Amino acid sequence: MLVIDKMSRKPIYEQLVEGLEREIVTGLLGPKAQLPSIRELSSVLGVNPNTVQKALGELDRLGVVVSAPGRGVFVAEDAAEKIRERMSFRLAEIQDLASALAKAGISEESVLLAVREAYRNANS
Amino acid sequence: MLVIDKMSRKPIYEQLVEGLEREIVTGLLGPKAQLPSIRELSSVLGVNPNTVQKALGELDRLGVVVSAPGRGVFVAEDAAEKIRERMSFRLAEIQDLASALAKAGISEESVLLAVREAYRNANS
DNA sequence: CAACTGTACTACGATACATAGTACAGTTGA
DNA sequence: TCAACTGTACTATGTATCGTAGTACAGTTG
Repeated sequence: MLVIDKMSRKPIYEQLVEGLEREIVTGLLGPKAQLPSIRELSSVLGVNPNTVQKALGELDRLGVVVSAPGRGVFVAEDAAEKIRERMSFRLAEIQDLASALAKAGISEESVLLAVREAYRNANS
Repeated sequence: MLVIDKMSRKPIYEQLVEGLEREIVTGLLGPKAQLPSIRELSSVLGVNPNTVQKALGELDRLGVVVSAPGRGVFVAEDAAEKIRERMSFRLAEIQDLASALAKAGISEESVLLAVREAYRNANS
């Protein structure tokens, strides 16, 4: 489940965004599903409501989620596609990292191996 | 050459550390080579001397560089090895990213392709 | 109408980052 | 010897981000 690491360098609201995206993309939260309320997410995760609000606001801005004031927050029908589209830019991050490793003399094989292992473990 | 992007999310001193490491690992700065002085690096790169000092202090702490007060800063003899050792942990970063892409439904092939391309372009 | 929903504020504290300026001690070469 | 360089160590200031706390308000629902 969604776990928040308050000690991480990554801001909590970013962890929330990525965590919720992961739950959506894995089908744990289907299209049109209602998310727990901001106040509930806040208390369950031990995070300030404002921080949750910021994360949900971001997801709303991205079209991953639809806010209905007074009713709740719901997963957008095309949420998974929206997320997938945006994921592509992470390929560039991987490429940058791989480039750095290449210039540092790390073998291409070890990097390819790492990627394959990540995909092997992705179904667990 | 070493370029600093002041608009980047990555702190300037980190960019300096990585940039200098890259110059060392590519042989542009050989073992025992003297680095430009802090004040010169500062003026050339348009960065505050304290920021350069912080980056060089980090490299010194890592054993990549040796400071000689009054004389200058020099590339450690085993700098390249030190850097390579430390690079391994970046494999974990790649693995994390790949894992996220895997769960988002991005094909393994596209990730492997990105890595291969990075290595193909590494010699340019 | 009570109890929920999202939303929008202000305020405060902590931290990281960068810059500015000053000072001091060691080294070097003229 | 001394001027000009070197790294180092401070203090101070400003800015931005992040997280938390608290309050308020309007829409929705049973």
